[in-house]
Amino acid sequence: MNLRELALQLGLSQTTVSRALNGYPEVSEATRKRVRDAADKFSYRPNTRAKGLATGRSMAVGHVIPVSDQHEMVNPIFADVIAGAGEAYAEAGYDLVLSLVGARDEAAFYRDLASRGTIDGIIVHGPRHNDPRLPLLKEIGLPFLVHGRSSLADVSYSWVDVNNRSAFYRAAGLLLDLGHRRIGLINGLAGMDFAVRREDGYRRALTERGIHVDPDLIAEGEMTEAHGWASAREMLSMPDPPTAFLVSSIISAFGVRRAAAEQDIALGSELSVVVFDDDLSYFRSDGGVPQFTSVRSSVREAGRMAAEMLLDIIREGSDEPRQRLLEAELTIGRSTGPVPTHEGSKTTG
Amino acid sequence: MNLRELALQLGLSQTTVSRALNGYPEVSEATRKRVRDAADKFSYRPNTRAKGLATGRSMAVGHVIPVSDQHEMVNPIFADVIAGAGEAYAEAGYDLVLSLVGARDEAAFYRDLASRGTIDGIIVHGPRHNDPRLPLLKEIGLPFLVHGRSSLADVSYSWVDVNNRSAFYRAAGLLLDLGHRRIGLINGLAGMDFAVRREDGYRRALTERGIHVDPDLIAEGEMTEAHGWASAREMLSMPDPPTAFLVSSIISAFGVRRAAAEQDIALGSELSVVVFDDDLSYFRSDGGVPQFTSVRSSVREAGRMAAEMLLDIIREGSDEPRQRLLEAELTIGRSTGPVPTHEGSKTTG
DNA sequence: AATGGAATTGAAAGCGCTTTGAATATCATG
DNA sequence: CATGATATTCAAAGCGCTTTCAATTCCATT
Repeated sequence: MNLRELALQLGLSQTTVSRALNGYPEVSEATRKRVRDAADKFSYRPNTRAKGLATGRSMAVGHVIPVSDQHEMVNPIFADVIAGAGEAYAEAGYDLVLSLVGARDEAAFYRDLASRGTIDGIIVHGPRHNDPRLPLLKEIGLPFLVHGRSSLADVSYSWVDVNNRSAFYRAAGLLLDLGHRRIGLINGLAGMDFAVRREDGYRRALTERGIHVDPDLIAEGEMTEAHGWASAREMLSMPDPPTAFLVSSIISAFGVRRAAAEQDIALGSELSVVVFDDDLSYFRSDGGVPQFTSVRSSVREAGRMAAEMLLDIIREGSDEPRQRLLEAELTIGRSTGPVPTHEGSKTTG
Repeated sequence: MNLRELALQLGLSQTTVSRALNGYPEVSEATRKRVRDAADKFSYRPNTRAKGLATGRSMAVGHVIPVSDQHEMVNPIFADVIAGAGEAYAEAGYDLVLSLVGARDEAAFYRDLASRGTIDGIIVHGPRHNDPRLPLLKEIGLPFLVHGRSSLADVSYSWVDVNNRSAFYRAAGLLLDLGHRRIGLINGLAGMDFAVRREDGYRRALTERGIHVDPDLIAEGEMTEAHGWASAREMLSMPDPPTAFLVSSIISAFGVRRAAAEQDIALGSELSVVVFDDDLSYFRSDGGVPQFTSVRSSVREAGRMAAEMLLDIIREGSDEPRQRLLEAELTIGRSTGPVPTHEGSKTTG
């Protein structure tokens, strides 16, 4: 059933039927009702493509997930970000077009997407420190919004981000207050903007208290369980091991917990851990004192905001950038405690 | 730059240009080259919507992720499934339209998707035991393929699935061979088809060896870390606790590991664990003897297969169903061992 | 009854592409 | 040199919608 057939059924012109369904004012309430009822009865849905062709809008938003050519990994946080964004799209009647693209051919891909007119706007995921995608998108002229930020990129653009620097500054501060002086940082992939900012916050907190930043206590990598495990294991076997860790992801934190368990080191007393918690649904602690002390910010909420802001931008057509900085919430869990005294220290093995 | 303008530039008709670019044979090689070069030069990309309107195909595939109304959770395995599928689409020039839909209004949603013509086919995720979506989609007439299966659904349909029953049958068999008699099953959400099949396999293995299936040793729920932890904790505090667990997800297995650690129970010796490992990229053990003994099957590979099969179905237009059953790989890791003898048992707390 | 404005409705063009059916150019052949 | 086959090219219709501009209807006024 298409518009022509429906109009025929009703003995009306396509014009009137179209107007009635799209809520134009110049159609009488009587006919509008008649049209709506008929549309319901025949369960008529306007063809997306035809509508898009006529209006010039596609009513779709693109999400581009960068896939690092080396590891080909997909970070599970994207699932939650997209779930949040999806809610916004569903409410607004937009579709979500998802693409996973290797960094190699990203530029061409964005140009394609824009000139084929598949989408009306785009959400950029996983921005790197000085991300070439932003000037590119600016040049292409496609409305976009970044989940995260890209320092050094000297273009103005819209973004939603959590205050990573302050989150790690505060988290480090907490550990310092507890007396920790050797604090390991198990961070995300070098070059990712969030990782750079987190390290910044960590460094600032230490430096402000006159503590030397030991490069051996900083690990970077894809935030897998194995990465957390390997990094913690290595640092814990140093002659002067850290008494605390700052971990960029709850998934890596599981690995840290495993490393600690293997060496019979008790979390919370012998070793403190603060994690950055994206509040992923599958890793939420339900009720009670949480497992891990954390700086938490729901990535799903961020996804929702990002989508809503992008839709605003698309609708208003204005190009003045919008930005939203979220503050993470510092929650004390069971994984932190005062630095262990020397007599309390134990032999490993 | 659109087709008309390009044709104008070339002094050719739209017809010829269109044919040249789409590889029709009735265009001379000389003009084809001329057209291709010009298209390159002006970086012309045909408008998706116009093309779709003209051809009747949208060159897009839908993925519908069911969001349970109660928990609003998004399983991280979807990220990997979709990554796999995404590869296939990228190669074939298809777009991927992602929707997250609450079970409540799913029927309406599918009908919409079909009649609006947004997509040419659909991948069904997370099928339940007797999933109403399958007959519905059959009725609608939209090509679809299920990742997983739905027993009892008395329609024939295409699917890609891992042999869950055999995987758990074998996993349970392994534990039984090791002398375990009290084996806990920490399964996925009741009603999900995979969970039903896994329980089947577990039951069959036990029953065949004349072992009573204790309903108290079966836990079901969303496969979170917390679920694994809570279920293991509860079972381990039973008067006659299990000496081994079969766990439906590596994420829940982390929770099991936590519960064991809390009670100072050593994995592999005092407690055995076999997990179903979807080979998620963020939870892969890299090299060496894996953490967990597992039955493993890459969900990403499955996603890729699902996409490829659906594209075949769409292209061929035949409606005879295709099916692909994958066998999981049983890999011995460090989490399993012979059942502990009684003298070796320890006091808890 | 004639008039003009407001309220409704409709015909037709256009969005950018594919594809049918017709037209033209090219060429080997008798 | 005409002829028919073959290789190329093109004009125009059509995909299903929106939207401009024009037409019609309806009323309150004069």
